[in-house]
Parts: sequence; C-alpha cells; structure tokens
Amino acid sequence: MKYSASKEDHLKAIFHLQSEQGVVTTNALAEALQTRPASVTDMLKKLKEQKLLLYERYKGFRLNNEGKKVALQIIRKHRLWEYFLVKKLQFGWDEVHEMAEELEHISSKKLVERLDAFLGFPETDPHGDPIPDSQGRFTSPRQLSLAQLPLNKVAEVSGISRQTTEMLELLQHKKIGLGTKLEVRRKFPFDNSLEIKIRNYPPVTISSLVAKNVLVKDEE
Amino acid sequence: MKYSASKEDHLKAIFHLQSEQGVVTTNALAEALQTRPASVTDMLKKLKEQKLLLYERYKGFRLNNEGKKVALQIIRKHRLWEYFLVKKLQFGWDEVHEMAEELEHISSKKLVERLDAFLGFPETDPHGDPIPDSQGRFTSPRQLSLAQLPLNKVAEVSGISRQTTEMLELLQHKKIGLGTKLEVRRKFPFDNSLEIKIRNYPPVTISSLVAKNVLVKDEE
DNA sequence: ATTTAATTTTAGACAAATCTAAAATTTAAA
DNA sequence: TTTAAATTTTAGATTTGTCTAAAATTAAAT
Ligand SMILES: [Mn+2]
Ligand SMILES: [Mn+2]
Ligand SMILES: [Mn+2]
Ligand SMILES: [Mn+2]
Repeated sequence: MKYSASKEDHLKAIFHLQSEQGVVTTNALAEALQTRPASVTDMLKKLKEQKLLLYERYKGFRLNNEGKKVALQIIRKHRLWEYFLVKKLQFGWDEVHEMAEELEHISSKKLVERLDAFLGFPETDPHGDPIPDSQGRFTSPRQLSLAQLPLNKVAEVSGISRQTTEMLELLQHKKIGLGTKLEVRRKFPFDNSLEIKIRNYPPVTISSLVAKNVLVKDEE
Repeated sequence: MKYSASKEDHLKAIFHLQSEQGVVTTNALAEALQTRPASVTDMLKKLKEQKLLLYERYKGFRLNNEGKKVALQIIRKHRLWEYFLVKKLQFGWDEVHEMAEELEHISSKKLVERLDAFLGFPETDPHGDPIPDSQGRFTSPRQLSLAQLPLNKVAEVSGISRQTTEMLELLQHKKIGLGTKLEVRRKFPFDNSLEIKIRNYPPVTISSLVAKNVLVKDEE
C-alpha cells in the first residue's frame, strides 16, 4: 500500500506513456525517466511482482487496474501541489514542476484531501491538466493539440502536455500561456511548422514538436 | 549541499539531544531515532566524513557549525509545515508531527521562503517551539518546564518539548494544551509527580516525565 | 585491582535502486 | 531468408542505509 518514490515515478511515467500509445516500451520509459533501460527492466520485475503491471519479457508492458489507481493518486497529488504553489505561494507556472515532483510523494491521504478542500477543489492544474478526484476519476476536457487545430480558427490555450522547463521557457518567450487566444495562419508541410497569430502581436513560428504539445480548447 | 532524508533526521536528532546535554551518545541517538546503535555508528562516520560532526570513536559526538546550520534549516522547515497544517489545513496540533517529518525533507529553499511569507512569518509552531529564521537564528523564548515552576504560581503552557503522539494524547486527556493556564499545587518527592490545578477543573496528577516536557511561560 | 556489566564499534550480511557490459531476442534490411 | 541492427534482458558490480552477532573499549561493582 506504500511505494517508494522511485516506484511511484515509474508508475506515473508508464501511465502517461500508455495514454498515448496502448503499450509501453522499455526504451521509451527509460528516456522519460532519464534512466537506463537495464534499470527499467529491474523495476518492471518488481512492479509485476507487486501486481501493479502486466508484463512479459520482450513484449512490452502496461499498468493493470491497481497500477492505474496508484498512478492516478500520484498525479492527483502532483497537480494539487502545483496548484497550491502557483495560487497560494505565487510561483510562476513554469517553475513548479520540480517541487511538485517531490511533494507528490508525501504519503498522508488525509493531507491530500485537506489540501484539495483548502484549494477549493480545483479541476485543473496550472498547466491546464485535469486533477483526478479522490477516486481517480477526472473529466477529460475535450481539448485538441495546436497541430490539429484548423486554419484561421480562434482557440484558447488550455494545456501543455509535456511541460519541461525548456519547453515552458520557449512558450513564455513566444508569449504563449494558459488562456492565450490564438489562431493558426499557415502550415508548412516541409517541417510541419506553424505560423501562429496572437492578437496584438506579430505572427510567430513554432515547431511541430511544440505544436503537438500545446493543447487548445475551441471557442464555442 | 544536499543530504538524504535519513542524514537530515540524524542531524536534527543530534541537534535536539545536544541542546539538553552537551555531548551525545550512540545509544541515546539510536533510541531517539528508533534504530540500532550499530546503524548510528555507521551514520556517524558518514557525517564526520562530510564534515558536519565532531566525532571520535568511543568518545561521544556533537555537531560542528555546519552541522548545526543544516539541522536548523530542517527544524525551520518542520515547524513551518506544522504551522501550515494547523493554521491552513485545519489539522489538530497533535496530528501534524508525522506529516511534517516527511515535508521537512522537501528541498527547495525558495519554497520554504515563500511558505514562510504566505504564513505571515510565524514565530512559533503549533507546539510553541520557536521557528528559526532563514539564517537559522531564533529568539529563544524564556520558558521553563513545569517541573521547575514554583508552587502556586499561575503560568501558561507555551510549549511541549517532546511531542510523541502518546504524550500529546495524554495531555489532551488531562485537558492540558497550548495556552492552558495552570498552577502546581503539590510536589510529591517520592516520584516527583505533581498535582496540577487548572481553573474550573478538579486537580489532576502528572508524572515527572510529563512535567519535564511541558513548558510554561510566567504570567508577568 | 579484578571482575562484571554496559556501551560502542567492527565484521559481515542484506535489500533497494542504480549502473556497465555482455548476451538474448526481436525487428528491419539486404 | 540470411544478415545486420535495434531493443531488451541478464550477469555482475556499486552505493546507501540498515541489521545481527561478535569483538573492543569504557564504566561500574565487587
Ligand atoms: Mn516524483
Ligand atoms: Mn502540471
Ligand atoms: Mn524527517
Ligand atoms: Mn512541533
């Protein structure tokens, strides 16, 4: 019922990876966790042993229900703490990730519930990602990536899916943040880069990689 | 510059023990940390290696200046988080210790400073213990233990020095808490137990051990 | 001053998490 | 369909923190 910080980080990373592809590979997880494939294999055996993971050697792996449940609780804590750091301690949304990476491992269940209440039961974290409730449920907001947004359709930035410090720095520089209203003016098929127009600013260009990780919500 | 949670717990415990006696013994530290003397010796070698400790085998040990500095920062974090849990998350002062024992190891220096500001720079934690400032200084409030309080002198409870859950439970049962006004009616030399009078309540008896750990402030 | 007891340290082991280098397996190319 | 490349796993080592049992040292009793 109590797992090490490292195990929790593995579960969380697997959860995120398998949301995008059905099954996860050793290399992808090692890359995501900045560790070595051999170390991942070691951990996979332990997680399987603890019945959190469906895994057979050489065949990929994915979380079972129990593993998902645990992962969602870590994600819940991560996002609640991020919200606390931004809304209560006045941190910028681009500087809270590392701290939340530690805070998410604080174990008290009661603390999480009190924190949630103290924050007024927020539904999304400072990056626009939904916060699971205490049962692990969350309303997945129908948002799409900037890469999928049709041309000349105004939309509002509602989330950033891979928030590395480098990525957030870049976005800040381009004046793109949560709530920013923008539209896609051109797509360049050569490298899938996009020209973006934000009201009152000259157009800026962003790469395909960035576009895939900026989530927007349709103006309705 | 960054120490493991276990090292930090050792430094903190040594700090507390050496405040009461000048020099600390292996057995006392093992007892305080619920570990084995052999494990303590192992850790002492590492702390000496890292120049946080003055230690020679068989001769006791104590923190040097650097060790004290580190210990005081952990104590600062512990007490700020306790204050947060009680004042913001509505926990009782007798249920926050375990959580703070984890939170005190969160590393971000900036987080601590922001938390301090958010809380309004409190001077004491929910148990009446002073909170060191960011330089490790704190105004030691001139409080004395209940065992030292003269007979029939009304005083106010201002702190609990050893706050185990068991101890706090006992105090709650005897209706003794922070801010309680009381006086000592009798001392029994046989076992150094005390008869205590709290306004509106019948007298209660407390042991010498409890008396030594309840701190009071003179009514002036 | 010996003997006994308590304290402290060492020796050796173990679990957890990680790594490198080499072997096994799968996938992609020729 | 062989061969080559990429992926994944094993074998064996390392670090950190802990433990038990035995030895060394210090303190307390006869
Ligand atoms: Mn983490
Ligand atoms: Mn986030
Ligand atoms: Mn602690
Ligand atoms: Mn306290």
